[in-house]
Amino acid sequence: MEAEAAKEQTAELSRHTAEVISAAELTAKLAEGRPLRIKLGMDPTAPDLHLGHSITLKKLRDFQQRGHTVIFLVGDFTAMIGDPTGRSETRKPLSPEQIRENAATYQRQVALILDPAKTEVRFNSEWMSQVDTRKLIEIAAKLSVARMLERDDFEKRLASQEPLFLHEILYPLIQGYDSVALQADVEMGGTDQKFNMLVGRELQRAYGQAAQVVMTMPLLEGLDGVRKMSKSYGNYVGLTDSPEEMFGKLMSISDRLMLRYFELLTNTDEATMAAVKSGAIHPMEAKKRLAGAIVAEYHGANAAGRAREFFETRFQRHEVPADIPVFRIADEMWVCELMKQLRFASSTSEARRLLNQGAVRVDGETIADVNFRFVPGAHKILEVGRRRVARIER
RNA sequence: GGAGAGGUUCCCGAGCGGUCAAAGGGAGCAGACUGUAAAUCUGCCGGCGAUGCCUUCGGAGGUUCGAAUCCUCCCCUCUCCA
Repeated sequence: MEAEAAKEQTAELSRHTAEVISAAELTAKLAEGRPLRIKLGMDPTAPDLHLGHSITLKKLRDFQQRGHTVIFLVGDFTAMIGDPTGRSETRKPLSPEQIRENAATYQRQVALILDPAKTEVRFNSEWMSQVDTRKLIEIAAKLSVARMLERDDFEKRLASQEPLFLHEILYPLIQGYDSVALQADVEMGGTDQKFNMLVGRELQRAYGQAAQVVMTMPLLEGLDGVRKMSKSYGNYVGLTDSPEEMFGKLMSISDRLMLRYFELLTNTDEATMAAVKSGAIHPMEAKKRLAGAIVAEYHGANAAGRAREFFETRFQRHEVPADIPVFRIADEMWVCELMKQLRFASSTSEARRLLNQGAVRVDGETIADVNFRFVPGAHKILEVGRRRVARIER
């Protein structure tokens, strides 16, 4: 490839990234004209991909469309050992079955964005389970302790007298060695992965390979607008969420966050962005467009239209749409029990609380009686809070 | 190996013999307001068909009418010394 073209591609591929280390190296690799090996690592712990992942996945798709190979690396070996972050002591190692299951789910969901034909799926147990102590020490000898402790969260934990375990220090090493084993040309990850990916560069050099280019992608804030989007924080929009769910979740974000989502998740043109920013488009309308655009991406334009319709009916006109989940019960049932079965309440106590707070409506009527019995046929619609609705039939 | 500090409910963090299902804050949920926005106000926030019962304060024993609080042993984390 010509130098000019390579340069241009570098610019295109760098769009919407947080950082590229380094652009010049990427240009050089592109100029070689061969399919590059782009690595993305994932822990097979929480199998639901969400919009936060989509930013990275779409970037990978850009590479695929230019003929490069995406290597989707499942960190099954690391997951078997257990806790990678040190945050939760309780996280138990996953069983091989769980890992296989999660990996399969990942592959299925990744296919929503990536071309499966150009995606190589690998597991790091493939080489890591071969690494014996001697080999591990050999790898560990490539990096100094001081260098390892430079990682900001390690630094912070030491400073705040929180525990830091030896195996945690080993994690960047293993992740870096994965790049060596895969001979990765580029590694992509969230900005929180920067350190680990840089370790990959150092190890590759130590093993006589060309250092991978590191591309960090911006971390998407979750629905709360504060913490990064993550399944464990419950602040995520899953790629497999239903159109209504997606739309509804996106409508609940703050105006501030909306701008960020527009930027990171859509290809909205400059003029529209300006109109959104200035308020020329009413924030609510803007948010509906955002939600619609995202839903359309995963479910198609028709579904997006229906989701918008559903939202407007349900939440703005406070009507009960025809198209709501139907639940069947054979006989009359205590509301608390029914709420539990519908997962509208996590426990009887929770259900009682909701009743007491006036959050429960049957056919539009607020129910305060904790002993209320739901009679299918005579009663039809159960609503709990603003978001939970179901039609109950016999 | 030695000396000290500490482990409390989702998180932070008070409590240090009864009035403790455990202050306060955060998160979360619900109600009001609204654009399912922000801000604000109010309430809830272990479980159980419940004006009572059961399980929680690192673990196991013990003292006591009664323990998150006292004693013993154990486990774990942090700091300093080696």
